[in-house]
Amino acid sequence: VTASAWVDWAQAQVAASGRKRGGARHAVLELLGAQTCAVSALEIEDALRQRGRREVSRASIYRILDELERLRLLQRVQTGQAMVRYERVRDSRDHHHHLVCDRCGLVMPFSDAGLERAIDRLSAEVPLTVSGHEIVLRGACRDCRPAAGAPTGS
Amino acid sequence: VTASAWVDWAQAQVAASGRKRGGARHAVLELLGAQTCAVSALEIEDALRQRGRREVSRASIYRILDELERLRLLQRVQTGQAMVRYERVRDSRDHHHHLVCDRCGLVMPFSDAGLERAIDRLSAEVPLTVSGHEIVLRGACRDCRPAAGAPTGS
DNA sequence: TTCTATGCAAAATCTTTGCAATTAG
DNA sequence: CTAATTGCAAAGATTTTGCATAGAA
Repeated sequence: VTASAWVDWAQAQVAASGRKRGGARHAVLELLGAQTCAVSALEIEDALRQRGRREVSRASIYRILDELERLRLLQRVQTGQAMVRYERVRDSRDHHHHLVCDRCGLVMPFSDAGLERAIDRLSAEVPLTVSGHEIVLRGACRDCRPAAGAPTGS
Repeated sequence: VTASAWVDWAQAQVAASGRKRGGARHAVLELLGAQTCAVSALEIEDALRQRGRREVSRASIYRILDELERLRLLQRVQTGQAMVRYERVRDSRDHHHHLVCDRCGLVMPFSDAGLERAIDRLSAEVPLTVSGHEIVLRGACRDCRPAAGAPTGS
């Protein structure tokens, strides 16, 4: 429900910025609107391909993501996985960060009010006019956890 | 002082893992030990070249960084700048995170006990066996700040 | 000697750009 | 018609790998 609302809003923002409607962008927006967490350009390409839709060229995907980021419709998410992920900009109620499994690459969202408070307090103290923040907790997800036994105990 | 201690420790760890001593790795370790914050592979390459030392090949730098990360001597730092940065693993007293200027790319360290407490508390609650975390505050540094006037006030 | 470390160059990955053809307004 | 949009292919940037040589134990 929120997803399609976001897509509509995004379409409106794009139109308002003086752009025309295009099939590739539409497909990308639809896909992004349906995501629950951050995705990369290549994941988008794969997803669109699997949906059997008309092909959307990789270059277009990158251009569109860049454009949507500049329009503040998307935000970049660095998960430490050698490629950029994007997700739609959320309002403060949906603000969240990410858990990343180092083994399987799974990315999950999480949020915590206490953490945000600490960040806000801190933002006023650092020698930087803070415009945003990003937090990633890394570790082993439930499926990957059993793999204990790090060869450390010598 | 702490820097060279780290280099010694790292050399010992490398040796303990059954590796031989090599000039390239030694040069990279020395360089890393002297850094106050995270650096990228290409920055290391440049720095070594400028030091007039014998050339260290780019491939070796990547291999060495990867090896040192697996040995937990280095940790990856994602600053959202399209390349990976590394810095030496520090003890808890030196644990810190990063401020990144979106304009000039400056990276600065910062730390905050309250933030760490929030992270620790949280780590116990998420569906992930947390092994580490990363926090980046983005914004404009002092030199880049004057560029106010965001076109928001409509 | 034997196995590791390194350099060089080619390959792989992710991303960006140039250009011509297509399409929306 | 005019300008934005898209696809394709080539170019860029960063990182990885294959292989032969040099070096440590």
